[in-house]
Amino acid sequence: LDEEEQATWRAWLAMTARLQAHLNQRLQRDAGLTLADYDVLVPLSEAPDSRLRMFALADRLAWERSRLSHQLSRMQRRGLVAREDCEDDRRGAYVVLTGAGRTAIEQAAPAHVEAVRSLVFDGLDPTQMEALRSFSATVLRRLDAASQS
Amino acid sequence: LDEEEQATWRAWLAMTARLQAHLNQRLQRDAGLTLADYDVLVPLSEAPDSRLRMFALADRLAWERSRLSHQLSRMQRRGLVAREDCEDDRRGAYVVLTGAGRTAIEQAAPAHVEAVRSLVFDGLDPTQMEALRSFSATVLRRLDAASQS
DNA sequence: CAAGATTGATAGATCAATCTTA
DNA sequence: TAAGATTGATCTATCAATCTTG
Repeated sequence: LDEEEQATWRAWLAMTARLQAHLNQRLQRDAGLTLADYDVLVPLSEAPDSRLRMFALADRLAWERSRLSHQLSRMQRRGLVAREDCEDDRRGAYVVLTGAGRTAIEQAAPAHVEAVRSLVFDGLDPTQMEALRSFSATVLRRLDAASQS
Repeated sequence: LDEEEQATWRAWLAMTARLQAHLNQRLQRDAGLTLADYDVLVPLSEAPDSRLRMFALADRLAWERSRLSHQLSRMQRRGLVAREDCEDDRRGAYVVLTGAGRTAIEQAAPAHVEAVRSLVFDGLDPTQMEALRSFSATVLRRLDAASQS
């Protein structure tokens, strides 16, 4: 890495770490949710019947199964989600958003989205946004390629 | 967030999570180091006399003191760093890179840097790199502003 | 009291091993 | 045997409380 690449890389690392920490603290303070909670709640709130199969949720989050299972156990204890047996495939399980879970995500979302907008997207022109998106897509493609080999 | 912003944001989140996981696993497999170990070792290896004050290292990493303290305890157990009392300020402490620590970072760095280059920087044209850098800088500035208020 | 640093408790992430059903 | 999911062990991160010196 040349000097410019190194500076870019370090700035990017510092930014991502601080941005995640900031959003996480805000969310926790305002709504009692962590970013991980939020990540789980969003797909559930958008899913038909507020429920998803474990593997579908894990795939969508790109999480390992065991991570999701532990996370759901904690969220279940707090009443945000519930587990239900799957009738079609008796190995399987559904995760279901509870009423409390829906309330939590609906109350947390506006402030969180506003924070993301003001920190990240405000004043980002179309060119920069396209650069950001294509950059993310490119790196994701390369990660997929690297995982296969 | 409109649809395009949401897609950009989700792609970015997925990319950062997977990139960090990938780099971490690679580093761990190839060199027995975590990304956190690496982050700590780099500034130490660049510091005069291979030593830094705790607070200086914490500031540079943008880590909380307690996180750094715990991390160093683990690295100290593995022989990668040592602690030394500070004579000027008797509250203070130095962290010093050991010989084993220097060996570890020097052996780990080339493959890690190459992974970053091939996943992130390869095929990034000057315009995109400048966009990435200015984007990181802007968000960092806003985070600073948000922390103050 | 403030600054530098550490500690202990708790929550979260990762890995390997396990259990059940297809 | 493989797929869906859970568990337990271990490592890491975060928060509040503490200790010591300026």
